[in-house]
Amino acid sequence: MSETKQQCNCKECIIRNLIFAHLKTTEFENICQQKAEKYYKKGQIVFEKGQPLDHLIYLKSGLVKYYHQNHDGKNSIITISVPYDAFPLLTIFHNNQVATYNMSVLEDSTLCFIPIELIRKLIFNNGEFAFDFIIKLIETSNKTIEHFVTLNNKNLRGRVAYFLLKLSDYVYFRDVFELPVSRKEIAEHIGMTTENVIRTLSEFRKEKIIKINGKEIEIIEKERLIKISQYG
Amino acid sequence: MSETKQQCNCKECIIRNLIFAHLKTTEFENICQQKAEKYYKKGQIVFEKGQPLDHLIYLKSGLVKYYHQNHDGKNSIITISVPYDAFPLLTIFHNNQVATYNMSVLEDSTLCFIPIELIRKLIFNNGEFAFDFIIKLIETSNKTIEHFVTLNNKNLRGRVAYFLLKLSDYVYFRDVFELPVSRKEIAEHIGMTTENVIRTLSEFRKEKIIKINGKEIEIIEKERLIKISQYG
DNA sequence: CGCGGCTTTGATGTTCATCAAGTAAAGTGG
DNA sequence: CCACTTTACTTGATGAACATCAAAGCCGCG
Repeated sequence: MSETKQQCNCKECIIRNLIFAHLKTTEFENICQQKAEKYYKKGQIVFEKGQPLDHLIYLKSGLVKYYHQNHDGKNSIITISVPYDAFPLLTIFHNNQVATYNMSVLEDSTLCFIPIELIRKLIFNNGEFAFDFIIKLIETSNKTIEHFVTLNNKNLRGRVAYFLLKLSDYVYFRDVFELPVSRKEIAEHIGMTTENVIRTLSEFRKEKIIKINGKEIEIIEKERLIKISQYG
Repeated sequence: MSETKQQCNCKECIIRNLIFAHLKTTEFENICQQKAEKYYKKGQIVFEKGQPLDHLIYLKSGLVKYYHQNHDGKNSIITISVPYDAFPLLTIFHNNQVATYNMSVLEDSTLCFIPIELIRKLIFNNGEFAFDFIIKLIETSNKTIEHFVTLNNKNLRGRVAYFLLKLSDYVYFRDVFELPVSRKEIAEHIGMTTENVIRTLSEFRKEKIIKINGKEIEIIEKERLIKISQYG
């Protein structure tokens, strides 16, 4: 399944700039010793609703999704999360440390597991850390909430355009990229059916706004895509 | 407009159990001296997008809404917030302390204003406070996110049923209550048009699931409403 | 090789937004 | 306090947007 390696190369790890910027050296080394790094293959589930969650699990490399599973089996993808994203902060200390949704891996990924007991102690003992933590929490919450508000005000074309732009601008930082998710998962993330995701992508292709080659997307007319995203 | 009174009757205030449970007496008195209590009339705007936000503003009595304003003038109500609700925590320390959405008052309300500088100091100096703060933040975020995920999976009847049940179970704690919002605002909160909110309410009335008398709603067949909410 | 899941397109039907028009209620100024 | 204006509410008719259903090709995997 997933390989565990205890290793302490955290000094260069970017996460340090994320929420661990203000740790004392001893505190940081402590985190580093107690953390576990695990490698997950595409498609693997990290945790599921109902499961105890006693680690802060953040993404070091790869891509993951957090999703709700509905009673009829349909999924809703809450967010697609890139390395060093703060979303994991929202998953801990919640609901008596039992997961309320699922997390799985979209691309082969390396995850870091930090016992939340350590995080709790840091919050109690290091005010600067606590403050950084709070700032990140507030920002990631507001970003997620805004995602939903934004979607609610868009038609199907607007939603697909918005999604493509998000991948281009915040995940891959280029106009040509491989879709990390299936058409079905796109649908689950932006609230439409798989068929209509496909149809809309085909429309964009016919209108020469994008090129499609299987999972590969090339954005040709970014301006038009932006307009579609804004209007819709 | 709004009347300001500096008063220090906080010792009995329920807010103490919310996030201020673990303050030392001196800390609490400090908060109490520096807070301002303001009275707002129904319809008044507390802050708007773009405005500096240097206070934690929580609701002592009444009812408020937080809402986004779209480019075409349409609103989206993010949440309707009851006294001592933790949602205000999400509004501070964010976006360089500039509001990213609006807040206004649905019923005559008393709001408490605490300088966020005080909150910041507490987070730095009192680990227990910081921890309580974080717990509340995480819970309120997840609750808000779940609201949107839930809505996405419901049809119009399901949404209206869900909204009525929420008012009944979490705001008024009874089956007869006055709607605190217009039909238009209901629409803005659960993502549909005003006409269809009215139509759906009328349907429920004809089906004898609820009684309607202007703003007054009586839930007659709660079981059916729950089923509609779950299915839809 | 064959099965199942993913993708694609077309045809069909339902749900919902929009438009229109009228009534009721609430605020406004003389 | 009353005429006036505006805003909220209501219902019906229409059309557009979208989901659903169906069928077929594609691809990866055991």
